[in-house]
Amino acid sequence: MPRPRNQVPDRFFLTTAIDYSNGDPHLGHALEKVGADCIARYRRLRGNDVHFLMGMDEHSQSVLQASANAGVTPQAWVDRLSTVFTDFWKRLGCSNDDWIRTTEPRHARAVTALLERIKERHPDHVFLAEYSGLYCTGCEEFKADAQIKDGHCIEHPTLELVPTKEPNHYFRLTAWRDPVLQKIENGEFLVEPAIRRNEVLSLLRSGLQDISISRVRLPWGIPFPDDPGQTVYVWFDALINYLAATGFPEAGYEKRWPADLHVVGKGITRFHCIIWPAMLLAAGLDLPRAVWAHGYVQWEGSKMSKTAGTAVSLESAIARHGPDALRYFLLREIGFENDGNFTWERLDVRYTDELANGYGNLASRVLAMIERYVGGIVPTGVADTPLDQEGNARVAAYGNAMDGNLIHEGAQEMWGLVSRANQFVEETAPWNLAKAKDTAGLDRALGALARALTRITLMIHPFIPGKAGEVWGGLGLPGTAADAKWGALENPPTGGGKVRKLTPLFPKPVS
RNA sequence: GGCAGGGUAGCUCAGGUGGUUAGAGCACGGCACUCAUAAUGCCGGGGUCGUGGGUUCGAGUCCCACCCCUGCUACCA
Repeated sequence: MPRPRNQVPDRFFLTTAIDYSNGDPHLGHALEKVGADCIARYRRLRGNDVHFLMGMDEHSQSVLQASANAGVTPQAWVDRLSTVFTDFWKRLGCSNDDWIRTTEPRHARAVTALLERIKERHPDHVFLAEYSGLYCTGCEEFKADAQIKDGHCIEHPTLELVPTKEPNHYFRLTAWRDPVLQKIENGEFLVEPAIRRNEVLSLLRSGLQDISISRVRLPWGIPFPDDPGQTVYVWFDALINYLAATGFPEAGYEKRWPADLHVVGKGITRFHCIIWPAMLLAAGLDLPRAVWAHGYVQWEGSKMSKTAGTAVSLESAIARHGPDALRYFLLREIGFENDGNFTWERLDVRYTDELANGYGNLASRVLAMIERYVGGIVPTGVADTPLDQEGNARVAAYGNAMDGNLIHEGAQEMWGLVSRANQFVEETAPWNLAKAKDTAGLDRALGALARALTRITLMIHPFIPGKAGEVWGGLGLPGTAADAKWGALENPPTGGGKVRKLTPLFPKPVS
C-alpha cells in the first residue's frame, strides 16, 4: 500500500481528537493521547520536524447542560476542564506543541472562513432545508434513535417526544461521495487499520445523505455566517480545529497543512474519513494523508466510557506505579489497534515483569558491571558481537513496525533485544572474565551490552520517556534521549562515557 | 436484520496461497548462575486448534451448516 505521508519526510503534522468537555478525562482519553505521543516521539527520533496538536471540543448542547448542572457559566466550565485535561496530559509526558480550544477566536475565524470558502466555490453546497426529528422538551434537543427507548427519551421517560421541524443549513455531502471514495481506494487518503478502512468503504458504497450543519436555539456555539439565529453544528465546528491550528485562513497555513496523521477513536471514523474530507474537498483544500483509528479501553470486557469509566480513575491508574508505567501498560497491553482490557492485576504484571525485571534490571546490571569491572567508563570497541548483530536486525524491524504505526509490534522488537542482551550476559559471564583478568574480553562484552542498552533505551523512549531519559543519563551519553536521532540507534555511540548507577527505576511495592 | 472481523495452551496472542512431533510471552515445576530491583539463563509439564459434517493421500489452514463474541449500520460527541 502506498504511504504518501512519507513523501514529505521532514515535516510531520500529527493530531489527536479534541476531547469533549462534558466530563473529566479517563483511561480511554489517555490511551489516545499516549499513543499519539508515542508516534510523535518516534517521528522525532526518525528526524521528522514534528508538530503535535491536541485540544478540547467545547461547544454543544451537552456542554451547556453540564455547566448548568454544575451551576457555572459554560465558559467557566470549559476553562476548568481545559486545565484539568492539560494537567493530566502533562503528567503523562505528552509532548504536544499546541493545545487548541474550539472557544478560541482563532478557531471561530477558521470555521467561518472555511464555510465562506465552500460557499464561494460551490454556492449550492450549503443550503437551507427543513430538519425534522423528535424533540425532547426535557433535554431541549433532538433525540437520535439510540437515545430513544420505547418511544421516549431515555433521560425523560415521562415526557412525550414532540415531532418537530426546524430550518437548518445543510452541507451537500452527497456530492463528495465519489471523490472521497476514490481517494481512499487509491491510497491517497489512508484509513487505517484495515478493518476501519473496510467499514468506511462500505459506508460510502452504501450511500450518503446530506447533513445538517447548524442548530437553532443553541447559543453555545459559533454563529452561523449570515444567519445570527443559528450556530454551527458542533461536529462541523469541531473537525475544523485541525485546520485552525495551522493558522488558516491566514497566509502561511500551508506550511503545516495538510495533516500527516489524525489519531482518533474507532467510533468517530465516519466524521474523520467521510465528512471531514468532503468538507476539505468542497473548500479546495488538501486532505490529510492518513487517519489512524484506535480501539477502546475496556473494563472486565465492557466499555469504559463516561458511565462505566468511574470504575478506574485516571488519577488512581497513574498513582499505582507512576505515569511511565501507565503509558507503557496502555500501549503494550491494550495496544493501539484493537480493544483491550484494563485490570489492576495486568497492570501489576506488566510493571513487575517487563519494566522492573526486564528493562529496569537489565539497565541495573549493565551499569553495575561497567562500574565494577572496568572502572565505570563505557569500553570502546568494534560493534561486531552477536548482540550487535541482533541489535541491527531488531532496530530495522522496529523501524518498519513503527513507520506503520504498529507500535505494539515495535515494542515486541525492543523486547527481543532485551531478551538477547540478558542471554548475552550469561554467555559472556563478565564475572568470570574479571576473575581471569581478561580485560579484552570484558571490554568487548560490556561495550556490546552498553550499545544494546543504548538502543533499547532509544526504542523504549517513545513509550516511557521519563525512565528512558534516566537510563540515557546513567550511560553517560551526551545530550538527551529525547533529542537523539535515528543514527544513534543504528550506530550507537561507542563508549567513553562515565556511567552513573541509578536508584531502581521501577521499585517493586513492598507487600 | 444487513455488512465486517474473530473464536488456537490457565491468561494475552502468532500461526501468507493445506503437508514432518501446533508456536511465543506470562503463569506453573525443576536445574544453573551471581553482575543485577530473590533479578537472569536453561530445561520441562500443559492445547480433541468453537460445534457438526464435507473435499483431500493429508486441514488450525479450503467448502457447507450451526453456536458464541466484537465492531459498523450515518447527525450523543
